Amino acid sequence: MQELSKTYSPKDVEDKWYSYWEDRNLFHATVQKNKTPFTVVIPPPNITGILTMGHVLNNTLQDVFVRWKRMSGYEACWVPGTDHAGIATQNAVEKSLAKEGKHRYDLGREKFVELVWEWRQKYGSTIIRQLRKLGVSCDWKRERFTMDEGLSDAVKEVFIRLFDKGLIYRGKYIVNWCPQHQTALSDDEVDHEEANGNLYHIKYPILGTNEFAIVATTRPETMLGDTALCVHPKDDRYKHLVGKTAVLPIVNRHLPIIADEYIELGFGTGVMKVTPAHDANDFVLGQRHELSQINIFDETAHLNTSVPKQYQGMDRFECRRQLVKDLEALGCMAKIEPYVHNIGKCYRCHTIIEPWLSDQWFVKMRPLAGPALRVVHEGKIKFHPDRWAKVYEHWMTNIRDWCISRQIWWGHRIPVYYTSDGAYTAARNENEARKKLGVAPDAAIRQDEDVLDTWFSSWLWPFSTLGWPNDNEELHYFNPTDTLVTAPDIIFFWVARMVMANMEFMKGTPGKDGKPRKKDDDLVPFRDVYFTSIIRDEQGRKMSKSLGNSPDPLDVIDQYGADALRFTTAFLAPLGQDVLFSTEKCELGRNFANKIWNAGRFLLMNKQEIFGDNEISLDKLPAEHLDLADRWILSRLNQAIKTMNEKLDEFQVNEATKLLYDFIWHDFCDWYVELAKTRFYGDEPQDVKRASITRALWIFDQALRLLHPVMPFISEELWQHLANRKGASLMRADFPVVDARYINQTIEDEVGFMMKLIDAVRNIRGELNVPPSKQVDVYIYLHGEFGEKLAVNAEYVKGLLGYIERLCKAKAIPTWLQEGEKPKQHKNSASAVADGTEIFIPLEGIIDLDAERKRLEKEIARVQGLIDSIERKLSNPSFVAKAPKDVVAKEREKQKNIGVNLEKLKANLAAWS
RNA sequence: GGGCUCUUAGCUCAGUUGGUUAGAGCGCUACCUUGACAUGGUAGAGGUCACAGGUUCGAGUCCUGUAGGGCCCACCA
Repeated sequence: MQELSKTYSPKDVEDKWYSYWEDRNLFHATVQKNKTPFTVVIPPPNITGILTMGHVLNNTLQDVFVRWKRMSGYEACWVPGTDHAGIATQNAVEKSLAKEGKHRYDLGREKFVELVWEWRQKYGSTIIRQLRKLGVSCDWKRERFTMDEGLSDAVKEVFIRLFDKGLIYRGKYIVNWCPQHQTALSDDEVDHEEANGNLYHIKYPILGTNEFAIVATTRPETMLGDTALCVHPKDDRYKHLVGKTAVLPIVNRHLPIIADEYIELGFGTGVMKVTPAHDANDFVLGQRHELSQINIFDETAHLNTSVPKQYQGMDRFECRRQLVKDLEALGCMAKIEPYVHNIGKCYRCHTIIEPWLSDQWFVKMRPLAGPALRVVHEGKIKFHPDRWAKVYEHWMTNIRDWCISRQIWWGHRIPVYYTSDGAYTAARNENEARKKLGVAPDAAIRQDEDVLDTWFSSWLWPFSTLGWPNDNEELHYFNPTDTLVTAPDIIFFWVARMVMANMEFMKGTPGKDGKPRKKDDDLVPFRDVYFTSIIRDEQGRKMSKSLGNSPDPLDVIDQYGADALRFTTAFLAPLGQDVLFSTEKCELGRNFANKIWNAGRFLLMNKQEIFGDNEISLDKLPAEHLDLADRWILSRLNQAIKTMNEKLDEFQVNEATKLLYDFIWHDFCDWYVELAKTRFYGDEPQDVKRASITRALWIFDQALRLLHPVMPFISEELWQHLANRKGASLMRADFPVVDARYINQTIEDEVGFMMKLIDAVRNIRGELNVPPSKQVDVYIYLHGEFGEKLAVNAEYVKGLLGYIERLCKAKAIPTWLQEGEKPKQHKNSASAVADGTEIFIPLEGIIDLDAERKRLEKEIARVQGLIDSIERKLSNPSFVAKAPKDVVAKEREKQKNIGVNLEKLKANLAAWS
C-alpha cells in the first residue's frame, strides 16, 4: 500500500478521478422504467463566457443535488449545453474583426456568420472545459447548443406554431434601440441609471398671440420630431390654449395643442412636447390623438434628412449642444436647470438607448401567461426561497408583449418569408412558405433579415434538449425535469418563459406513463426552482468583468482544489442571501479537506498496522465488540444521515454542508478517532482491535458517502483507499439511509456527560496553566445516576481520560471516590462540578490560589446567573400556569441539577478561604 | 412611487414552526510540535441580537413603527 502524503494534494487526484468517471460512463443516464428519473437542465452558459464565481456556485449546487439523487437510487440526468448568446457573441467577433480594421459589412452576412461559427468552434467550449475542472457530473453525451440542428428545428417549430395561432405579430413600435449594436433590445435588456442632466425650458410661441408655452425637457434635440404640445385638461393655466397651435422654434412647424390626462399635474411647467417617434409614452399618446410620427434619427442615432439641413448628420448629443446654442440665440431658451433623471443604457455596451420607431416582431404573452401563473400559484412549481413566487406573480400578471426580433446576424433567422408584394407567412423553408402564401413554386420570395432574441431558443431548453419536436422516449421520461438552479436576475428572461413554453408545447406529448399529457403536473418544465445567492466581493459589490473583482475560479482551484472551492461556496451560500466571497475564504474548505485526508491517513495507518496487506470488506457494519464510543458515533452518524437528507430535501445546502463539517471534524475526528486510539494502541485482544479498526473504517466510509456530493474528488480518492473497490466508484455507491435503531439519546447523554468531565479537567489545566508536561491525579466522585453509570463504564472513562493523557502528554490518573469520601490533599486541589459530579485535581505546589479562586468565582457567577433566570421563570405564577407542562418540568429539573452544582462549587470555594 | 430584503461577536455570516444565559469560520490572547493533521490541538476573551413600541408566561425569532443598507419593478416630460 502506498503512503499517503501528509497534506492533501488535490492536483494529484482531481483530473485522475474525473477521467475515471467519464471513461466509465458514470455520468450517463438512460431511460430506465424501474427507476425514478431525476433531471436537471443546466442554465446554458454563453459560449463567450468564461467560468465565474456565479457559475461555480450555481453548478456546485446542481452537482450536489444530482450526485445526491444519483447515489440515492434515482436515474439522475444532468443535461449540459451552451447558449449562442446572439449579441454577446456577435460583439466578440466584431471586436476581433475591428482589430484587423474590418467591419462585419465588409464581409457580408454569410461570411460573417461563417466566421462566428469558426469562432465558436475555437473558443465556444472554454467554459465547458472549465466546468469539468469543478467536477460537475453532467451527462456530456447529451451536451447541446442552442444553435445546433435539433434546437434550431425546435425554434422554427415554435415560431411557426405561435405565428399560425396568431400569437406572433409584426408591428411598428417604439423599441429600445442600441445605436452601437444597431438592434432593438427588450425592456429587460435595458439598464436604468441615474444621471446628472439638465431640464431645458424652451419657449414655444403660440400662433396668433404674443404668448409662449414653456416646455421642460431633458432632451431638447428631440424637439425636431415634435408633432404636438400637450397639457392636462383640468389645468386652468392652460385650458385656453387647447385647440390652438404652437410654433416649433427653428423648424417653424405648426403643432396642435392637445389635452390629455396622461400629463401629470404639478410636474415641470405643465406643458409637454409630444415626440411620438422618440419616446414610448409619446408614441402611445400620439396614437391616441392621431399625431404624425417624425423619425429624426438614423439607426446610428445621427440626425437624418427630416430635420433642417444644419443639423443633418450630427450625432444626437452634438445636435443637442448646437440646438441649445441656437435656441439661446433666438431667445427661446427660458432657463436651464440641473436635473437628475434616469437614463436607459444597453446592458451589454452601456450606450444610451434611443427610443426608436421600427418594425419588430412580438409574441403576445397574455395567453401564455395564464397557465404559467396558475402552476406557481398552486404550488406545482415551488420556488426556493418562496418569496420569488411573489415577484414572479407580479411580473406575470403585468406581462407585456415580448419583442423577439433583433437586428443582428448571429442567431436563429426569423422564419418569415415575404412575397414581392409584401404578403408574408412563417414557414420551415421557402417552398413551404410559397405554398402557404399561395404563390407559384418559382415565385421570388425573401426571408426576414432579422434574427430572434437569444431567449427565444433558451425558453425551450427543458424539452428542446431532449429532442423535441421529435417525439421520443427520453423526452417522455426526463421531462418534466426536477430542479432548476438559477440566478434570480433571470427569473423573467428565462424561468418564467420556460414555464410558458413547456406548458404550451408539451401539451399532448406522452408523459412517463406513456399517455398524452394534459394535467398541469405533467406540463410544468420543472418542479423546484432554486434561486442562488448573488456572489459579491468583500465590499459587497457584484462581481463583474469591468470591475475586475471576480477571482478566476481556475486559479482558485489551482491554489486550493476543486473540493475546497465547492465546499466553501456551498458552506457560504445560505438559501436566499447574497454571499460575500473572497479567495482566502477557501482556506476553510482546504483545511477541512486536509482534516478529512489526515483522518483517512490515520485510519489507513492503523489498518496497515493491524491487518498488514490483507484486504478487508466494508460491505456491512462490523457489529462485534461494540462499545460505548461505537454506539455513540453510530447514533451521531445516523442523526447526521437523517438531517443531511432532510436539509437537502429542503434545499438547505449550506446547512447540509455545515452538518458534514461538524460531524466529520468534531464528532468523528475530535472524539471518536481520539477514543478509538485507546483501542488501537491499547492491549486489547487482536480480534477486538480488528473489529475496532474495521468499524472505524466503515463509519468513515459512510461519512465519505455523505461527503461525496459536496466534495467528490477527495471522497472518491479516500474511499478507494479504504478497501479494494474492484472498479466501482463512490459516485455510484449508495447514499446512506438512516437506521433509526442506532439513534440513541441515552447513549448520547452518557457520552455527553463524560465529555463534560473531560472538558472540566481541560478547563482546569488550561485556565490554571498547568503545563502539559505535568502529571496530575484526578479524583472523581461517583454521584447520582451518571455516577452509577460511571462506575459501570469505568473502562470508558479511563479511556476518555487516556485521551487527555495523550493531549497533555501527562498522566491523568482517575481515582473513584464514594459519596462523603474526601480526596487526599483536598485543600490544595482545583475543583469542578459537572452535572453534580465533583472533580478534584490536587495541584500542590503548582496551583495559584488566586487563579483558582477567580476561576471558581467566574464559574459560580455563571451558574448563579443560570439559576436566577430559572427561578425568575418558576416564581412567575403565569409561567407555571400557562407554559406547556414539559417546559415547566424541564425548568424544574434544571433548577434541581444546577442547584446541586452551585452548592458544591460554593463549598469548594469556601474551602479556599 | 410600488414591492422585496437585510441590520446578530473586531470581520464575514448561521440561527424555518417563539422555550437552556445566542452559535460557526476568520481574526485576537495564552499554552502545546504529541505516534493522522501547525492547512493541527487545548483553553480563553469578545454580543443589552439596529432602535422604539406591541402580542405573549416567555421574543434574535411574531406584529407595528423609526433609522440605515441592498435588490427588483415602474417611471414624471
